[in-house]
Amino acid sequence: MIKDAASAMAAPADILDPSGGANQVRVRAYNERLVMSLVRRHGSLSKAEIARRSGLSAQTVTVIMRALEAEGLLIRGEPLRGKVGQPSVPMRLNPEAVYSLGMKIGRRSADIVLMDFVGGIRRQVRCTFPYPMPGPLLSFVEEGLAELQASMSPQERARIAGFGVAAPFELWSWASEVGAPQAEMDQWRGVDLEAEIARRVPYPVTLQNDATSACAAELVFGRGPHYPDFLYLFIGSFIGGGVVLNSALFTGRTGTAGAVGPLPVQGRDGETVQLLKIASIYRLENLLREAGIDPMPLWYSPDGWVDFGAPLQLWIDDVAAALAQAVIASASVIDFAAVIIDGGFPDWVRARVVDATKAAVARLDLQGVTMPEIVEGAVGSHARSIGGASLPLFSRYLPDQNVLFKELG
Amino acid sequence: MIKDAASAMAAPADILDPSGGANQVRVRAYNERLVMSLVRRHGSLSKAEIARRSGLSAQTVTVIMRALEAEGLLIRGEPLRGKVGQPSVPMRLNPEAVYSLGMKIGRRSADIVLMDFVGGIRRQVRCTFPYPMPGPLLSFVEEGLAELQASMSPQERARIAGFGVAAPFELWSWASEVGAPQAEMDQWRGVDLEAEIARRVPYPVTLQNDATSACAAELVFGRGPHYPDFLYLFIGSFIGGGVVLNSALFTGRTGTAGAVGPLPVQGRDGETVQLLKIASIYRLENLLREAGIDPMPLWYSPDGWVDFGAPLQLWIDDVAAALAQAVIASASVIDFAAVIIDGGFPDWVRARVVDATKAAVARLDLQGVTMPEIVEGAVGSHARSIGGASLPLFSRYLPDQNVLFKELG
DNA sequence: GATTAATAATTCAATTCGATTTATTTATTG
DNA sequence: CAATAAATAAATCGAATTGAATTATTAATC
Repeated sequence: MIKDAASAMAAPADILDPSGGANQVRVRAYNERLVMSLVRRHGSLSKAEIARRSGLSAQTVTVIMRALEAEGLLIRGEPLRGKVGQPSVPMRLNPEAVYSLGMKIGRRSADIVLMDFVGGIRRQVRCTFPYPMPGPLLSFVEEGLAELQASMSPQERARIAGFGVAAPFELWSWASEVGAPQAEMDQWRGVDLEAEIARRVPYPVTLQNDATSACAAELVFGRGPHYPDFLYLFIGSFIGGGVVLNSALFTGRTGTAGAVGPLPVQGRDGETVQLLKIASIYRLENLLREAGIDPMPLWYSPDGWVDFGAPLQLWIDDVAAALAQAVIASASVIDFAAVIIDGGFPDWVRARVVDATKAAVARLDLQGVTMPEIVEGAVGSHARSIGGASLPLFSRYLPDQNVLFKELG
Repeated sequence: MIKDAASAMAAPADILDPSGGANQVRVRAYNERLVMSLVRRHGSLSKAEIARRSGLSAQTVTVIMRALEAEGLLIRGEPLRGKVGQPSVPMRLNPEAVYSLGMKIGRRSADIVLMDFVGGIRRQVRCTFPYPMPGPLLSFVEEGLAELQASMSPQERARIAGFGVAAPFELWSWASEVGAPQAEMDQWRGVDLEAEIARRVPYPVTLQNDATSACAAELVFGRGPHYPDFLYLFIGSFIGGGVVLNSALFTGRTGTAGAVGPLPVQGRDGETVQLLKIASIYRLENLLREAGIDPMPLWYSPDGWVDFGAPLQLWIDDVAAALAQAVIASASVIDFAAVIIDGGFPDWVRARVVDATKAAVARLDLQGVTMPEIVEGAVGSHARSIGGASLPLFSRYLPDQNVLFKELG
């Protein structure tokens, strides 16, 4: 005996057990979600097609889809004729089957949206503020929710799956950058936002980081289906992001996976700074102000942007150089198939940021790096509120491998 | 209707479907692996304990464990008395139930080890060379395997689960660093190493990156059970690594997850270089040579190292400064619970590298970073060959959530 | 010290439930 | 009409669960 690897085995006390066992009930729940996600991704699919794509037997798929149709989640389309054999019946999601509410809390505004089962935004309410405060925000939850509910029939209201909230980490930080009095922002410290909202909303409430939520939206409704894994970056007031692995959202142990803000990068002058100092709309605001340009159009709406000229180009170049370093760093840890970039700006800005980032990456040392594809997000500046609204879908309808395992503890 | 997220939905053609459906047979296979991994992690556990930890019913656990005992994989220990109720029967892995073979291919030597079911290294053969070449290496596979087999009874040989190979990516690269003629190294380009070994070995052959394999060893036999996720770094001839997420090895789409070698870091003079230029034993070799010290003891055996004084300290400081940057960068992408550092050096060097890395991290800007714990690996310099031998265990006995899903395509 | 209650581990038997297998029907092309 | 493909009904299979019973032990009480 030369060496015993088992002798390194630790004391039982602090060992962390993996997730729990599986059983049939959970298999069924998982397979139902899988079937729905296949229909969702392809728009519409026949039972036979689902059987082929899932590897499940045709009979199993028949039983599952019949149940989903009976629940009203799936609806049958016109039988497709013109091929050998019995005509196939394409099945698609019933857009009216499930509604969900999504809220985005930003540093200048908050939105609540009503989304249908296929990602259509049916209604939206918004409020703006110089900086977010707990009291007014919770009032907005009550009033906004009431307004959205008023537009729905009782039958429709009964089909609301939940209320998802997309908010930045530590809202009270960055007070100075937001231009808010620190004393006011400190009011946030005592607030359990999820609990306070849950007290005011008669649906299941889910709170998630805003950029992670946007990533979720991109996964379901955007470019997600094209890549098995990707890093998602959303440039808002500050930069944030999310991680998708094996076609599923990976939030990480503390929920901060993809929160690339603190990533160290080298700035224009070679100094090392955190990514969020460069890739943020606040920085653009400051650049505009220095150039004597009114920055307020930045905040009204992404569609209110105009081409601000040189300061905008400077900002894009700096952002791209920083993002390029973030791309390389993340690709050295996880071999992402793609990095998807989006933000609270118009599509034409996004296109320029992505192009500049591609160019900046090409200037770096790529030897040995498994380079991800760098692509624009397809969801756009509303990704955070759409992502918020998709959170209830994740917990109830979208495939999550944890559905298979028992929750422990 | 304000905006339709679903309109971003792509054409069906290039959509990537998630993994397939699940069924009972797979549930059983998964639960069996889960039970075994619980026993493995805790050394020995009673059926009731397993039921509690897995969330499975006592009866289910009874059935599964009875079957595993009948297969000879589990053996019952002495009933534990002294507590209220029927004495519990601790069950543990039968070390002789399964053997596996592991091979490590390095740039100066290759090892083949015979490992038992609990990670004990029963036997080891080694060959050394100035640089690795396909012909001699494959001869070593044949001769080494024959030697190891000769030490086993036919019954034991029948219980060999497989042959796992841990080899660096692109063995033919870095010829100049290895001090090998480029023409000779180019011989590797045409070689399908896995296939060539499979032709010479009568067991299932698995090929995996060497650092990823070492990570696997750390996951099963080292500090892995203490952390739900971690980044693993192994400093050998060059640096490599692996990623563990949700207590499972994550190799990534291309198998290069955790391959941090190309990560850009700032060196001593502020210049940006790839991590592998700094964190490598080759660099230490060069430093020793410059200082007029014979570097050959580096390569004979990790136990052959002596304290080389100033050049070693310089190397450790540089490595630590670079690793610290890699730690921050990776923590900004995934909120790892830990970064585990090991390498092809003695334990006392590992301790100094880890301590220096902790100190270097503390000198960086940590605002907003979810800092992982930085810890020493518990497996040590043999991690790669032990990891190689653990590869067959992963494919046959260790829990892998993919066991639940149908393979598609 | 003997008796009884409580507790815990284990297992048997019956039940449930979902996926698979097998066979059949339906619809269409060539 | 033969071949093909989709859809599904009925029967079967396999694994987990449920509920009850068994066994072995400690703790409390007489």
